Amino acid sequence: MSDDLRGLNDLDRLIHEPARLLIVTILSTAASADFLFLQREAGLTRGNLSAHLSKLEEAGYVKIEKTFKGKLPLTVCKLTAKGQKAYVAYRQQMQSFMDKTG
Amino acid sequence: MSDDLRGLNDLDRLIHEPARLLIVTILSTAASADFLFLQREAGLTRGNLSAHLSKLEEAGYVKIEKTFKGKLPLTVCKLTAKGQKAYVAYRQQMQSFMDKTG
DNA sequence: GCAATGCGGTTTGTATTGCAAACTAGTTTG
DNA sequence: CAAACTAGTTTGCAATACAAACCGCATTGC
Repeated sequence: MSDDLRGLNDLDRLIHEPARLLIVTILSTAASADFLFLQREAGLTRGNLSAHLSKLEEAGYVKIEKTFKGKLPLTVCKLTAKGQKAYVAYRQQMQSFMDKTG
Repeated sequence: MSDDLRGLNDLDRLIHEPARLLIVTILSTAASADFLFLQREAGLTRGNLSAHLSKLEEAGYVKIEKTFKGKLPLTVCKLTAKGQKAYVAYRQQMQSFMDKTG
C-alpha cells in the first residue's frame, strides 16, 4: 500500500466542513433555496446556517439574494458556477480516496 | 430531493480531519507503522503528525509505543479495535452520502 | 395604544482547532 | 568540544464552529 493518498491534504476545507457540504449538496440539486428550507433540510440552527452561508458567499460559492415575502424578509441562496465546480471537484477527490482505499 | 443527508452532521470529526483520515487509513492497512514512515507517507510535518497522533491516542483510536531502534527513539503506532471500528463507521457514512447524492 | 410574542435572520462570546515555528533531548560527525 | 543531525514535543496564534444573545419588524392579546 503505497498509493498516493496525500491528495486528501488538498481537500477544499470550505466544502469539507460537514454542515457546508450539506448546504452545498442541497443547493446543487435545488437550483435555489430559501433560508428556512435550508435550515430544515440541513438540520442547522439559524445562527449556524447564517454563518456558514456568509462564509460560502465570501468564497464566491453561493449567491445570496435578500427580498421580501409579503412583509417578511426572505433570503434566497443559489450555488454559483464556481461553487458548483468546487463541489464537483470535492466529490471527485473524496470518491477517488474511497475507491483507492475500498 | 428530500433524502436524509443530515447524517453528515454526525460524522466523527476526529476522523473527518483530512490529516487524521490519512493517518488512520494508513494504519488500517499497515498493522503497525513508525513515526517517520507515517510522516513520509502522509506528507505531514513532524509537529503536525505528533499533535494528530496525540489526539488519536487520547481518543483511544491508536496505541503508541515508544521504544528504541539502536540508540534512537522509535515511536510505533497501531490502530486499536476502537479506532478500526470508528474508521469503518466513518467510511460507511461517507460512502452512504456519496451514494445518495451520486 | 402598547406590552408580549413570533419571525427571519445576524452578531457576539468562547472554547477548540490546525498549523508553523521554536524547542528538547540525545547522537553522531568534524 | 562544538556543530549538525535525529526524532519527536511544545508553544503561539490565527481561524474555526457552535450556542446564545441580540435585532428590527409584524402580529396578537388586552
